[in-house]
Amino acid sequence: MREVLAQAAFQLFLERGFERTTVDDIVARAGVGRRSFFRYFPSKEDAVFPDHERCLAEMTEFLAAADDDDPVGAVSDAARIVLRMYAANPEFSVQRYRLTREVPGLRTYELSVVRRYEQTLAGHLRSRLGEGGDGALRAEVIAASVVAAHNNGLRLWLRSGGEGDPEVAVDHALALVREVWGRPAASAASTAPAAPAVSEASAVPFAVSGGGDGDGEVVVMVARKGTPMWRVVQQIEAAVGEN
Amino acid sequence: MREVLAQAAFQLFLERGFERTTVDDIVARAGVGRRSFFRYFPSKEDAVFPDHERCLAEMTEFLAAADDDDPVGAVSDAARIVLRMYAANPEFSVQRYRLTREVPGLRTYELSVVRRYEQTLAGHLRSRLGEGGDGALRAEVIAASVVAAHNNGLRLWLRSGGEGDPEVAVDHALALVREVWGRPAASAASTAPAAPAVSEASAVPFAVSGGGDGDGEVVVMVARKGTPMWRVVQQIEAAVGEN
DNA sequence: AGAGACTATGGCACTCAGTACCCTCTGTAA
DNA sequence: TTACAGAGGGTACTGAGTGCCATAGTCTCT
Repeated sequence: MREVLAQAAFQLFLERGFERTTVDDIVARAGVGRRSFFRYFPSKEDAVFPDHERCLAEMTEFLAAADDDDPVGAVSDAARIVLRMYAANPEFSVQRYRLTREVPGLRTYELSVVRRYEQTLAGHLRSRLGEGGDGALRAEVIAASVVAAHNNGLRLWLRSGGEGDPEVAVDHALALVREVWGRPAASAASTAPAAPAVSEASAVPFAVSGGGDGDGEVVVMVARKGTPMWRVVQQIEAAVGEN
Repeated sequence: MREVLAQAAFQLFLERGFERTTVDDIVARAGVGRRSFFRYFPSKEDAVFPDHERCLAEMTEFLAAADDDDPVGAVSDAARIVLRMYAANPEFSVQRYRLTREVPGLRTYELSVVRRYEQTLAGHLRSRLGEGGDGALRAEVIAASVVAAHNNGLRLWLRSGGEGDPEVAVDHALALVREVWGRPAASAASTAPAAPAVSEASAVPFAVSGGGDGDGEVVVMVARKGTPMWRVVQQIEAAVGEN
């Protein structure tokens, strides 16, 4: 039943477009009652991505069983699970890609799906990199990098019409990420310079209000380089500010 | 009018929750017609993020005027524009953050906004890194990293209740990204944290660094009267600041 | 001043997604 | 047979978003 609905929906979306297809159209073609549609798909958009829920579960399961000593490799492999789901049905994936490109609502929905993958990856990385210090930060940045790399390779393949093997492009993209992030299993101590520490010496900045005739439009601010920021702001506010 | 509607909407969202507030409730409180709401906000969700459109325009403008020889620095600075928009209204930002956390619809909407920022950054990087080879891939991964780092720092600040200066956390997060990606004018060799690239000029308010060779002593800042303070500070920092 | 144009706003009616509630049908157990 | 459970169907409702038109204020040109 779920399958019947998904297929009827997808056919109609390709024929008339997503927005000009109503749920009534879908259930009419599928020959079922309107209420049944919402029993199987919480929203119209869900019918376009009927397999992501299962894929997400698969990814979670994979990561739970993953080895501990190469978290970046693990999340890269986890991303490949998604890729393989797309590669399993090239023509469907390509058609869906084209559909999704054209319909803002579907793009947004897809974003929320991608976000869930990303959070799953980030959660795994966080647990392996440690919460403290920059662990959470690194986890999120690496997860975002992996997802971006994966999506770049995937889109390349989708735009090409689904010809050939998408794994090569994605492997290449993921290799770039791995090259950059290495294997940060133990090297969580590489610290960045502590504080930006804006400025040092000061010379008095001075501000000149532009036109003298009431509706001056321009403020010219002149200051030495290295002037403390608060000092600059103070001067600017005095000149620009009434608001 | 837009302001009135946004305020009425936000009040009601805080009082009754987003989903239990209808557009009719909003326009009733604002004392305007229902049709007017949709003239100013294409959807109910937009009323929660009334300033992102303008901020996105600022970012685009900033990047268009950005220097060419430090694209990673440029997109990092561009991300700080968003941060300053949040920092300009701490209590509003924190309340909105809490609201957004609780409402799936708003989370999804926010994702689509973040995605537009990310694509703006990626577009800039792509144009500077070159389309060919891995240019596009690098652009997207770096953009995703910058966004993730920015969001990590921002969320830290939001979760803390908006106390203190969010810039420190975000600067730290962005420093991590910069440390990893360096100045990818060339290959992927992991360079040391890049030198602090002083940016020069930009559009609406524009700052001009005095010296030709890096040790210029004077900065001239010109801005229209009424320019938002955070924008001014951002320009000054770009010209005067360390980091 | 007055005609015409343009803009901002309000009001009405409509489509359609999504939900609540209740119905029927069918198969199974007692 | 009744009792029950679970899958599906039907109806009516809420509420977001859109299209169309009417009205009021403003600006311009004559």
